[in-house]
Amino acid sequence: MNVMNASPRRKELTRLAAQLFVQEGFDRTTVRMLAQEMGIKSGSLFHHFRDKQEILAAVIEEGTQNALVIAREALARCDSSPLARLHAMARAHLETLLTDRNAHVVALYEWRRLDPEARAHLSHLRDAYEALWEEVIDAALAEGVIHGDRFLVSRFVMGALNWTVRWYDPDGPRSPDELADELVAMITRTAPAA
Amino acid sequence: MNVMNASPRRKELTRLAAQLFVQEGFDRTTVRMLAQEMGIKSGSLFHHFRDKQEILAAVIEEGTQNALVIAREALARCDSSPLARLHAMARAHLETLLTDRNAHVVALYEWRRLDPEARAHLSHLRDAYEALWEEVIDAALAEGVIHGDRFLVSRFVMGALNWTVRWYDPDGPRSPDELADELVAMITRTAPAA
DNA sequence: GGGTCAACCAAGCAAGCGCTAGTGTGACTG
DNA sequence: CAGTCACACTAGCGCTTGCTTGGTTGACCC
Repeated sequence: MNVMNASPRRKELTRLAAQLFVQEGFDRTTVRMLAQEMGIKSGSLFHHFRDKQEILAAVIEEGTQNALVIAREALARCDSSPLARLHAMARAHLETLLTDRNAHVVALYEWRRLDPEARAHLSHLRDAYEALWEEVIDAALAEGVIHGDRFLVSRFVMGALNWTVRWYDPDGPRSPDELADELVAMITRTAPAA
Repeated sequence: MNVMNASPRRKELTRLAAQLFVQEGFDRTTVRMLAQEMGIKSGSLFHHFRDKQEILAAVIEEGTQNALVIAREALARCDSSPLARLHAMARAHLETLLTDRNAHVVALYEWRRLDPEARAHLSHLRDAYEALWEEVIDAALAEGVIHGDRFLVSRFVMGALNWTVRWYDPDGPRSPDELADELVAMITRTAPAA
């Protein structure tokens, strides 16, 4: 058994688990597959994690934590113009989503598999992240950079961005930043890119 | 055993399966759960479907087929103005997504669980549907109703729309049509709604 | 140099899984 | 009224699942 510590070993295992969860999905990933990927036997897994659920929670927590940090840094780094902040936020979102991809795909698509306690705990993290978005969107609305219903706009934008993990090809011609800029251009009525 | 017919019994079973797949996810839905929901024993299930995979394929085929029909009707019903067609398509998409919700959530989130043959077969259906979208978006781009990269715009729009299944509350204040109109307004640079 | 501790292993249990085999119906059909 | 058919049942096989148990190893510590 083990406390909920963040030993380096555990961090590494979490990273590997994220990869497998993305490849196979949480339910199809067996503890034996996880163990093999980690170079240990299945029983040893339960020294690091109480049960399979806890591995999932660790993956999602890690990913969301990172997203928060990156978004906050990006916001801190840019001036207070609503348009600039919108750009920064979109870029940060895609950067996280497409570089630290695994953890985020898991967070987006395996959320339902969390047990109620883990979900409650992680909800707070997610809410904190979404609060950043709403703040930026509120400012953009207030200044007339974008228009529409506050709630709907943020949902639509999040949808468009999160959906990228389903089709984006990192080896393709477009960088995450280009994607972000194109999306912002699409909704801000400024002159089109290109 | 059974051929790939579309007996009414099978259709009803497919509908029930869709509901369970949404509630529990494909992997967590056991054949015994399916059978119980259908009021039969688990063995009897395999009279209607060759295996569990085939149930999934049936659910997705049904849903995509419906989406195609609804979208085509909606397009046929409206004039040839690109903006009108954009509205019609968005409305149709959300109507399908939010009324025939179960089948579509399965199609969106359990696609990976299909075996290669089923996936190949259903890809054609999906491509046909997406072709409708690209056609409408091309026309809107050509007429300057929207701006940006053809590929990116359609992906972003699909993302925003498909994401609705994760937050939309049918008992809430907004109708699917309002959602569709708000999204179109957001990307078309016309005067904002409300 | 005995004690501690994280990390790992071998072995396996109980439960649940998808699916099969063989059989029994009652409703149509020639 | 024999034959066929869709539909359902009982019973269970063979396998995989998450997880447990009891024990071993090697690095560090006073």
